[in-house]
Amino acid sequence: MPRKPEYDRDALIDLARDLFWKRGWAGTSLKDLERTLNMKPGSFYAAFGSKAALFELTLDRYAENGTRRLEALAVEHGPLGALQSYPALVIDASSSPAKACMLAKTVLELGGQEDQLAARANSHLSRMEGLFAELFRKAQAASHVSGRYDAETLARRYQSDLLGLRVSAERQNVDAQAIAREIADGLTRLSHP
Amino acid sequence: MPRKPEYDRDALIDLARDLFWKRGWAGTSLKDLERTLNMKPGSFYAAFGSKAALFELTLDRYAENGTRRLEALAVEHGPLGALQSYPALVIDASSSPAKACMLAKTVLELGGQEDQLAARANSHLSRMEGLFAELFRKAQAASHVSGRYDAETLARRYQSDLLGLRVSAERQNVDAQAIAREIADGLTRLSHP
DNA sequence: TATATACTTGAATGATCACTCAAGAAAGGC
DNA sequence: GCCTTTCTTGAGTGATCATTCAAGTATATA
Repeated sequence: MPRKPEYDRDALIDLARDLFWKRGWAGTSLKDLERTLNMKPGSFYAAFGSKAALFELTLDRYAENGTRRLEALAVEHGPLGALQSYPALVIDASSSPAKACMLAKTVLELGGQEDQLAARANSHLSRMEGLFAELFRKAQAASHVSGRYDAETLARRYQSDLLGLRVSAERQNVDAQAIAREIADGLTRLSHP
Repeated sequence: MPRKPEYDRDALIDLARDLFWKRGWAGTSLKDLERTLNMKPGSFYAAFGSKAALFELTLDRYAENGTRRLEALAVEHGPLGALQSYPALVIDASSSPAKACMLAKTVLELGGQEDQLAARANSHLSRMEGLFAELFRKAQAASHVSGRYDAETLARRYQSDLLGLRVSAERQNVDAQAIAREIADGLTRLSHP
């Protein structure tokens, strides 16, 4: 009996994520969203409720996408291979609106005022770190990484290195791919005592 | 003949820097600045010209302060010792309004739209990297770091690690001091072959 | 003490912010 | 064709944005 919406909700969330990713929370106005999503304010609020609610959706989608890509790498190259190829992949910005991590950008922008969006970004980062740790444990089980390291410690450092890489990739005149290679090389050296 | 201003310009710039550092460019309104600097709009614009002009001043002061602290460390602990103690120092946030680097935050917030404030932050980061390289060269001259490494390459990686550390320090539930220790330990391993 | 020279004040500017809502348009079931 | 239900439209909300400026106040020199 009713009328169907004209938009593809999933595609809209992707568009919004790319916009928020590039310009940040405060840097993205509702007018920007209206233009990019091709929606009038009324439709926007009927569909998403608020700017913050949509941002939350994009944060979740961003994180889910990241884990999905890493898990795909693990299937293809094994746990250590995935951890080694992920850095280069993540700053290869063809098709990606920014090189820095959207979760990190959110924490930096909103973390100071204890915003709940920052808290959510933070928890996504922690889940990511957990996935890194799991891959390190699997690499240890396969004897590709020495057992004398603590997987959580390795994951914490790997996450930090990745965040640094992705900030560096946002700078001008920095060869971020070279840094990505160094991070991958560093993991190779974990194989033996 | 004239009347003297009631404010201490230097102190005001410090206050503004701390506010911008914590909340970022868009997150800091003129009302915030008026409150923190205890100035009415007229005085503010007479003194600084615009929000952007003041931000530029705070960016310069932030960068100058960073190089000064690192150079002081070098005098006290030598080039390698300075590079090793800098990471822990920089995330020891007692007295500092945020742990992440203000220059990095600015690049992340404004880098996408080719803002000139982001460009200035970027060039400050490059100057910092140059100082890191100089310290690595001195450490090599003193045989504390092996000569088979390229100082610029070491500096680029060090800068990236530092940026990652400082983003990590902004997160919840992350032992950033542990990461700082790992970075310092990593430098020790550069001494031989 | 008079005057020139700042500096300080705060109301007002137009623009933009996120958001609301009443009215109209489209699609199903009868 | 009619009615119900949902979606779309876009003008309008009050708040806040950075900025301006005319009027008032204080100081130093003459």
